[in-house]
Amino acid sequence: MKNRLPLPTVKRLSLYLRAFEELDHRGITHISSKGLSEILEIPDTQIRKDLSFIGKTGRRGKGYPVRDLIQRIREILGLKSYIPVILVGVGNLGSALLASKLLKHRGFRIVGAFDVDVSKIGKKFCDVRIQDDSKIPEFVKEYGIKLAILTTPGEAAQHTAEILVSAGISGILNFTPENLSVPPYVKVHNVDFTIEMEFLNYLVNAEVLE
Amino acid sequence: MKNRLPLPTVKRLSLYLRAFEELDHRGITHISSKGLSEILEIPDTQIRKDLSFIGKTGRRGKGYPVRDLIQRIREILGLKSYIPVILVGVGNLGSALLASKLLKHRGFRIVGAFDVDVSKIGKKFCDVRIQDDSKIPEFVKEYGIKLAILTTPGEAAQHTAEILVSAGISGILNFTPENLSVPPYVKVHNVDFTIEMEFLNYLVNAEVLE
DNA sequence: CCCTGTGAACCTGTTCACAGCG
DNA sequence: CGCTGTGAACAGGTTCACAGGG
Repeated sequence: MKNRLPLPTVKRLSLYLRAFEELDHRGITHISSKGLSEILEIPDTQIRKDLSFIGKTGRRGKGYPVRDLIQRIREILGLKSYIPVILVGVGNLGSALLASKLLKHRGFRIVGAFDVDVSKIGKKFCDVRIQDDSKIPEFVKEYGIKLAILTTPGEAAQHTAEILVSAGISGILNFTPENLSVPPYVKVHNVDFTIEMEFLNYLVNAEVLE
Repeated sequence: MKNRLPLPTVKRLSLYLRAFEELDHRGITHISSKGLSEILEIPDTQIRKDLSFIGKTGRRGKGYPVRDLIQRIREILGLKSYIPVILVGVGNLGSALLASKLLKHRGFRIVGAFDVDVSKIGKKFCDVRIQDDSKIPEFVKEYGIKLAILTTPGEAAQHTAEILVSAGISGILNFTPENLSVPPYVKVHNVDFTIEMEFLNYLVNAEVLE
């Protein structure tokens, strides 16, 4: 796969996927780019361009076949019915993610949870037993885990990331405010709601004084 | 303010702010774009361009004055020592955000929490009393709240958003997977970790089969 | 005629090259 | 000479205009 998709397109494919699943659920078999545009508030021309990247899938005069595209997008995004993931740092946010059905609904299963707090270790939370960080390498290897969710406090983030890297993890979803240093073959994707909040605050203020 | 900043620049300013605060904390008064570049792994030329947007602030041969820039960026982003915010939907994620010190550390104070679950109403969580959704308009007006964090289940999102809009909220940080329909003068910023997870998954897979 | 697919034009943001101040 | 500041070149994505199939 030489021709990478534009990264914004990748994110939109996730949105399309969700919308298609919802439509399929409602028994709708085809939808036009115009129709989808109204649901998602994304320009129809953008939708057509995005979908054209993943192959000629639509039928002129009729729209896009919902079922087919669900399959196609899941394939492109590498989504399977079962993608094992571990979570490190079972604090407030970590617990919330463990309890969330949203990830599970997409095929991501948090199969292991890790923490350094001895008072948590051994307990079960949402059917997942909390283990000590030192168990990470063994667990990752045994279950062939590629992805990790990092929800430790910021101070522990870099150190924990290094454990993950040496355990063989290939992707880290980083919820800490730290800038992780990892080798280039490991992908880090940062999710930082403080920054999103500041961004929203800017949008609201910028609007006023324009 | 006619000339809006590039939005990616706005997000990076948040990162710079954090780094500057950390540097200030460590007693460092000046830093070059090169130095900051190494900390944040953002190209130095990008940093200079971004900082040039907010006014000529650096000193040639010396670097950027840390203290001054903290002030300047906070001003640009509209950050004050106290920005009141409400949170609607005190589930797992809502509770985690209420408990988090990250937002507070940036000046955002969750001063009100709302839910429709009668078993939660009246209880206090992290010093914030949980009230019924019907109290939102009054509360928002009384305290002049502009920003809301939306952490309800998806099904309730649109309806709740409408309550927020009619209460006079100007910005919504939307943690639900729903695409909210709001009037154009209300800003919605979506935070969706399922999409971020799918995005990471794509990055990891795309890397392999390149 | 409705709707997709796509090259071309456009736009926004990033990177480069280098001028110029301390 | 170190480091900022910035116009100019470039790259990546989006939007447009329209060709063409059902």
